Amino acid sequence: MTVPTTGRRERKKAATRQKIADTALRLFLERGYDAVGIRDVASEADVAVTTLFSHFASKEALVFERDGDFEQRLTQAVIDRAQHEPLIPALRREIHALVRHCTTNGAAPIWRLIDESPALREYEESMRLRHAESLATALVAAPDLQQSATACRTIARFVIDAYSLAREAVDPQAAVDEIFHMIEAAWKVTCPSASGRRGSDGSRLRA
Amino acid sequence: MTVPTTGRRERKKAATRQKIADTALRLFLERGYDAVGIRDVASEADVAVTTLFSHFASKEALVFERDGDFEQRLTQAVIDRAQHEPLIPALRREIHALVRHCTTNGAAPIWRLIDESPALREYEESMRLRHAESLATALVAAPDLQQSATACRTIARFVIDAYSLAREAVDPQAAVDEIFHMIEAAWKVTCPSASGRRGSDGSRLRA
DNA sequence: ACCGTAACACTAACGGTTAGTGTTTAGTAA
DNA sequence: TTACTAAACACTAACCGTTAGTGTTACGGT
Repeated sequence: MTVPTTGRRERKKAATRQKIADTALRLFLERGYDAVGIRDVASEADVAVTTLFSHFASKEALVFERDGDFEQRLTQAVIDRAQHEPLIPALRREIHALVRHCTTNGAAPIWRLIDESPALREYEESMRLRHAESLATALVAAPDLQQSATACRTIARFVIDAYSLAREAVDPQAAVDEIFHMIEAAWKVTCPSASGRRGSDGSRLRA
Repeated sequence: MTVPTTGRRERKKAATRQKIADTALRLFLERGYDAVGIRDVASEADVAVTTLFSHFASKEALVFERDGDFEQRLTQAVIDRAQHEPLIPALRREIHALVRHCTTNGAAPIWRLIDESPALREYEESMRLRHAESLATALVAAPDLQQSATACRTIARFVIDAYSLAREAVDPQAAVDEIFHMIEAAWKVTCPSASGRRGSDGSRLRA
């Protein structure tokens, strides 16, 4: 970790990764997800199959190349808050932005791709759960929040649900507001000016 | 559909299905999910691989043989309510029962199996989403509820989240109560004695 | 007794994924 | 420079879940 992002090697590696991802997305959009095999992607990107799998854990991961950003943005929205800035509005703002980003015209073909492939749908669901868990961790760790671990995990799930439900709704932005109205209410009843952190359980999250 | 469950054929089919499921579960518990192949299960149950797949859609489905019950019980809890019996307590009762059922000592090895296999975890997540969708449909259809479709879908998700989170918690029963306290609050803000069904979107659920 | 159909069987393959084994390339230190 | 190390990459061959294609039986309704 002496020099973060220099080095020809790292640049080449990133370039290879990007070339694979771009090629994959292009082929998927051209011919459909199921009609394109891993071997097709590999040969079109001019890499070996094993190389492809050293960059991406699965075929589905090729489509969700930038999912780390999503996770990052949510946890940062919690961490970067000004001290005692209310949590829920901050999260709502972030979800609004993310939903807007996904419902942009340019992103539509990709989401059509996802919606039409059960494998991709399942993968995305699983991703969301990971995001909820890392958001939960951020909430539990936030020094200004006094809620129980269960309450934090619950709110984390609810927030991710809001994203997922809003994306499917006819009017995504309005849906975000409607759902966050509910989330706000759920959050408020967990901190009725009580003394310390209450709760029904310890701090275990899945490993 | 003259006679529902008579007929030797149907009995034989059910017996075959059960034999496959039992054999599979036994082998999985003995040797671990990943260490047992479909071909192992099939030959041990003395059926062809194709027969196995005509009874179960996937390897994971062998483990969640009775998942239809779960879905059924939740939607029934909504439908079978006495007229104007409050929704949330009815759902809480049902989730309490389901969580208790899952955290019984006898069920522990099966859940260990699931927790240790990523494939099974993913499958269960996907199942839960299906359950949430069918619960949402039941809520939208309930004649005594005046909430928007978005609110119904949201509550359905939250209820399923409650189940999932409680199962992971140290004290599952207490977690159910804590989470339902939040759900109750979220539900209440959707019906502040308003006139008709409000909402931000139509009634589309995924096909 | 007869026919339609649903359950079951078998072979062979397809497609994602991985193990095993090398070969090249780039950063590093003598 | 030279030599060393490690990482990226390549190739073959397989494993395993799953499905298509094709029959074969046996039950149930008529």
